[in-house]
Amino acid sequence: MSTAEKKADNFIEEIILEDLANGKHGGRIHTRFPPEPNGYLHIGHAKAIVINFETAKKFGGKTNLRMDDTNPSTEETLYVDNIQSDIRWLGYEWEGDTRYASDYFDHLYQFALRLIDKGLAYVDESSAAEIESQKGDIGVPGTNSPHRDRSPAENRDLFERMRAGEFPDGSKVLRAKIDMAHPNLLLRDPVLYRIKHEAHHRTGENWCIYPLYDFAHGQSDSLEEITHSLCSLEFRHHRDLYNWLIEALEIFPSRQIEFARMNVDYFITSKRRLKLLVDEGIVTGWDDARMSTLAGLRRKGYPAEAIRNFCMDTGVTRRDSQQTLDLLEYKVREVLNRDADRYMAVLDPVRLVITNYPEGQTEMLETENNPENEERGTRELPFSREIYVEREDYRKEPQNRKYFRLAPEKDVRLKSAYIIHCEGHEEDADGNVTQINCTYYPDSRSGEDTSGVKAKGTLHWVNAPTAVDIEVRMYEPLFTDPTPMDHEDRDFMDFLNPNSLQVITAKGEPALAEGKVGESFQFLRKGYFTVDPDSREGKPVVNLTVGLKSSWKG
RNA sequence: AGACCCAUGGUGUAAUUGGCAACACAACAGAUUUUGGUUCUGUCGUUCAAGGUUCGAGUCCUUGUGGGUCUACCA
Repeated sequence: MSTAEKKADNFIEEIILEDLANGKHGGRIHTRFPPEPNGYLHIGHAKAIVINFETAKKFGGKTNLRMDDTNPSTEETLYVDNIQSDIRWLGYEWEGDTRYASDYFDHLYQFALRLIDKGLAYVDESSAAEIESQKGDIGVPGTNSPHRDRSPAENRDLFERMRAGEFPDGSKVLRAKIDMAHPNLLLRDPVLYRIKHEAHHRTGENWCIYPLYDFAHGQSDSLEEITHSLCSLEFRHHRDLYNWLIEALEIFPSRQIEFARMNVDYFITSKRRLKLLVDEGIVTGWDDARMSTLAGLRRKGYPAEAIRNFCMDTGVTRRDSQQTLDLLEYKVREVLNRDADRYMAVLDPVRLVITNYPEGQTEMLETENNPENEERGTRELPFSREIYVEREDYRKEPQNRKYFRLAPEKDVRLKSAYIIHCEGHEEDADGNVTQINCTYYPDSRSGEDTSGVKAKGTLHWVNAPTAVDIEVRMYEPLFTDPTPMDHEDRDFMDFLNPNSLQVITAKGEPALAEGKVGESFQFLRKGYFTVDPDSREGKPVVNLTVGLKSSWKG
């Protein structure tokens, strides 16, 4: 399909289609993802990444990765590596080398001089507090700085001396000369450069003046000849300045388009607060499986494909959205149902004895690895007189017709094995079930059942003598409220879920002893799980990715 | 208070740009099932309000109402 025949899926693509039709930029589409390397990428960034890369891909364009590193005090090289690997994990490769706004410091400096020479920028020694009060207020015009009308020559001299390091931090700034009465506060002579005698993670001690976001981001877009600069809604007001600078500087006219950020129930996406969770020890790190970071979601077992699908299917709009966890989890199950092999593990084991099965006998039973994908083949399971089943799959009293599990006098199918008849149980002094007793129908073996016995329910089980212990980390959302940040009177920490992590020891079939880190599988009837990096030889550790849906109201 | 942005089922998005409101998730009901999973079927809205333009408005205009953003030498 040629790009001319493509249909717009959202308002950004409509703009692109129009630009393409008008032959703008020779039909070239170039986007960029511009993270600040001062933290880990989270689910919100995933949305921006997907929009930028997928939009460009759809129209045969390219996407740059650019570190927005104009503030030497907050940015670190450590984050650069994590950002790059997270983007690759999500499934995207950017055009050429990773770019850095700091690579353009020389250009930016020249741009500043150009503005000064045109009489569109001036050096101001007003203090931060003075500049703030000059700003005026919403609906109230500001006042001109007393230094606003210096000559270009004087400004140039002062700015060059700023760059040369003659002045201390905070003593002077470079400001654009626009309009102190502008309704958009951002255009009331915004600060373009500040003095910071600080080493930068890439340029070292080369600079003691650093550009601010508004004098770096748009200019970097222009230098890279980005055609469509996609960003989130809160930058709407910056667009006026973005465009003013393009005109004043007479540089490549990138176009900024804003879309709404994506919020997801039970997830927070504030770098500061995410860091707080780590620093306070509420989670084990940035990659804790309860975190909204890509590192956390990956560790929890969320497939990159599911995250991509989620970001794409939730659309691109200009209105704030609050996505449900339901949809994200649906996307995760959708991928895992197709890809994850099935295994049996009992999370809350209770011993079940098949009293008429020969003692000391073990037989091997065949079972399919993935009913959704025959190519995954089969494997063998050991079966004997003593097995483990889920405690919750047993009721002490006989149950009604709608109950398909174990209870006295009930018949139940053991997955890929036999149908058993429940006789009853044994219990301790406190009434806890210590053992379930059953008999089996020898002629009901899976695949060759001639018993004629009908069992409505099928249970998962694990052969007791060969069971392996598995550490299972069961997760719930980190917060008890879907939008913990939306309470004016309460702190988000008030909503921490005390049950967000529960560690249990499960009994698993032998094959589970050798799972590889990051491998996902389904524990039959329970959910999807993935092998955690904390696993050690013979001591598997597994994370709950997402539970299976259940329509049973037991 | 000024400027700007937004408003479609419980939730999130569509609607050939003015022509019978569609899809997904959730929920509920049923069918299939050796996972109470998967799959399949059905049920659940006249588009924030009022006025206007028009043969015809979710779409255009006006006025409201509600929500959001903006006054860092952060990005």
